[in-house]
Amino acid sequence: MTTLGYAILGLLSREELSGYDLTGRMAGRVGYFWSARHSQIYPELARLEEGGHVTHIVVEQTERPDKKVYKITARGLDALREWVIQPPVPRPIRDEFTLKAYSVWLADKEEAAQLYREEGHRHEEQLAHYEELRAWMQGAWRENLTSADSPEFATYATLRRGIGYEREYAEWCRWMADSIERREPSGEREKSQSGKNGG
Amino acid sequence: MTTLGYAILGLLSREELSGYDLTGRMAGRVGYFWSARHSQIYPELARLEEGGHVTHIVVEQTERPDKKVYKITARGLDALREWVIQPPVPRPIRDEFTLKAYSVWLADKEEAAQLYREEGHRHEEQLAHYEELRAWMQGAWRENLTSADSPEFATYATLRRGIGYEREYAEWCRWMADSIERREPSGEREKSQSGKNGG
DNA sequence: GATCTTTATGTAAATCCTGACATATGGTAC
DNA sequence: GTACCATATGTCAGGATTTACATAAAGATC
Repeated sequence: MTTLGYAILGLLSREELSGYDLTGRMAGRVGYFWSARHSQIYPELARLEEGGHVTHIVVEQTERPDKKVYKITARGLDALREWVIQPPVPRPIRDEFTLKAYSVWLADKEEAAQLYREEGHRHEEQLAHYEELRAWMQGAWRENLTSADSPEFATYATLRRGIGYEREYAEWCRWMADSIERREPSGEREKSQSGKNGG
Repeated sequence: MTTLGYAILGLLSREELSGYDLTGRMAGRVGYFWSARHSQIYPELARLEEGGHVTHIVVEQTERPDKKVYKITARGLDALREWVIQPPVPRPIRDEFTLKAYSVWLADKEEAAQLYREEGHRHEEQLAHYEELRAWMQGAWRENLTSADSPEFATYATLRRGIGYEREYAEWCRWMADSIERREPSGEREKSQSGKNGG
């Protein structure tokens, strides 16, 4: 079973969805840390069905094409539950932008500083979007957010990760731009950068 | 030209290396945010040479097999310089562990809490390793670290990113474990989590 | 003498993923 | 009526990446 398979099962464990619906979800929600195009999703659904992890029914629609609505099976839910608590297989992080930083010494300083300012802004925008979602979730799901066995908690958890990721990235971009421009790096939460775990 | 090609050029812009040397470097240094196996590196070197971005000479060795030492060309350096200041093509982040969090509500709480504690420890260990490197760099490269046109600065920059990434990840894992165990989340730098950019 | 490790360079099969191609329904805009 | 858009489901070619296969020199260990 592939990671994409589990990503799909993760969505189907919450609601019944068509391949088209799944394609939409894979560009949002889960999609913050996993994504796939429909060209990958449809074949994967066929494989999942072959393996008995999902089933589908055809739903006829007026005013739009018929669709196949997929449902997770008991077997699929078992597989998902098992996968969730397996320690991750170590996979390398791939980040082309950070890789570029490794060769930034070759670049024109003005152009480089601008590049990091712009990338920083992109991460700040993403962060702002996540923060809005967080505010909405805290309003709408107040009770559920503290119970770790609710899907709402799980959704909130991945969002938390997204927020931390984007904030850290934006901060680093600011530090890069400031350093390249030979300014005192801004923000100066540099205390937490000194010494392992702040010690 | 592929990202791997630029990763290799980034290393060759600093020193002449064999395919074997590059394989080692791709598991460290740059490798924190990009990596490749030798089976990918050797064919890529051939492609880079075909494109005139690198050249090689055969160095005969006693006591070990001969090797091909690669050198970046002016053309290769130009290509690298151009790539470095190009805004990144948006690529999705893939993180299987965070994806698991999306389905954590299905898991046994004790098992889940332990999973996040352990993963947190792994990131803390990586962080400690990075902090050691940082301390060493600050001692050995004191002068160079402030000049953005030195390779030392660029190395330090990617390390900074690694430190921020691991610290944030470790913190999130702690928060996850605490939340699953229904404790008051530890660390409580939660102030910075409230409101966009702390506002 | 056999096996293991490090250095050193390659190839091949399989999988993962993207981007393009392909088709069909029905509504809206021009 | 023509073009475009959202819905809906698929296939296919190619590139990126991993795992395994393959070879070879020389030293260390048993």
